Amino acid sequence: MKQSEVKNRIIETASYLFYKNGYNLTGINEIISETGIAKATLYNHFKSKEDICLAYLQFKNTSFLKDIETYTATKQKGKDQILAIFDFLNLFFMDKDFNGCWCIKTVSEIPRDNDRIRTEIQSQKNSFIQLINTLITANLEGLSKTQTESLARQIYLLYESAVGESHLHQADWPIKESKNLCTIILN
Amino acid sequence: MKQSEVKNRIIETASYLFYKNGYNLTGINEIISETGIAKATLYNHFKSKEDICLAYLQFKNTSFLKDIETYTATKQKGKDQILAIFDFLNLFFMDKDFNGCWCIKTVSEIPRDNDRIRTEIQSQKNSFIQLINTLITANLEGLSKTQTESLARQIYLLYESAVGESHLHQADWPIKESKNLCTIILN
DNA sequence: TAAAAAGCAGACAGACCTGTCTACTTTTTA
DNA sequence: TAAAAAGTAGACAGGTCTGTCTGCTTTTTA
Repeated sequence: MKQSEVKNRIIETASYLFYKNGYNLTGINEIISETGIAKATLYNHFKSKEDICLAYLQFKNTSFLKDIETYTATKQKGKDQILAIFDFLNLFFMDKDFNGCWCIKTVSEIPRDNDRIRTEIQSQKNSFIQLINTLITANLEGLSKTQTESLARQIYLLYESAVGESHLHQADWPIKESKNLCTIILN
Repeated sequence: MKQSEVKNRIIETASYLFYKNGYNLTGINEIISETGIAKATLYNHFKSKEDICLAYLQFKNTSFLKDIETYTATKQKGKDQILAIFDFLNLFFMDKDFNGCWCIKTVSEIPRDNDRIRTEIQSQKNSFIQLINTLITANLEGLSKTQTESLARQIYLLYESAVGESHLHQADWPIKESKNLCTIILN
């Protein structure tokens, strides 16, 4: 097996476990036994558990941005393409492995002063706001830069609560209500 | 010291530590040394750490519901009284001890199958939705029961993302944008 | 084909954790 | 005022955790 393949398998396994059971409740021993590698091998690829955490966050975010961009691109241009992010979320919600937002989960588990992880998470959220911004620019006309930015943030807020609350209540009404609200502000 | 006073001091200390540093990262030893009591005393009042967690959640929620009800009651009747929940949140946000939503934090830390804590948290959120529902009924006329319930859920979603995102970004724009959005749907 | 790199299993150090227990002292209550 | 209740300090059991290290084997590379 190529070296990079081992590393990828570690990231995939760790991501699955971190997301499912939480960062602090997932041990290094569980990661190695699930990946089927030796402990020394893991520490050959990652300096510490925190480094694996960062790789996990990046892995999740990269997949997410790619998938949501692909999904929205399949929709008709216009408001539908913006609203599609809630349909995307609905698919995500129905997945058996859905467990809410990995950023919120992780930020709740790390000490307050862990700037490395906190910075990564903030930057991921800013990328997502940027993605929404781009969606708006491509699909709505006649908005100023300031208006677009404000709208992007509002849609972002709706999306985030839809993720968190659908998970907490284990129901899809937060996604529906968020999408409804989004429809209103797009008019 | 009265027995109930000791119990209250345990709850207050544990709440402070759980909220600040997280549930899993706060040990029983830290709670007892901070409270200034013996370990046997703590276990005389609580069967387990999980029981302290439930008391913490209830303590936070009781204070929150009382405080937000008191705060909104000081505002003029009408839409302002509903929008006041975002002003209340802004005060909460500016507090040096602000650390986001205790429910989301806790739910992120416990195992998936802990129904005792999960149920408590869902019930707290439902109480809050009910509070918003009551606020709407008292301050807006001409809405059907269904319309009121839908509006309450939407305002709830806005409030929740305002809490979570102001904490994550360590900025107040999520509170401002959520309030703006709330103003729109109240018209 | 030989050296270097990467893998393996698992022991170990050192630190944490929760919850129990002992032995003793202070406070409350009847 | 005596019994009961509640407090004290802290040892201990039995488990967890991360990260290091040893000794050996397999794979890759030059």
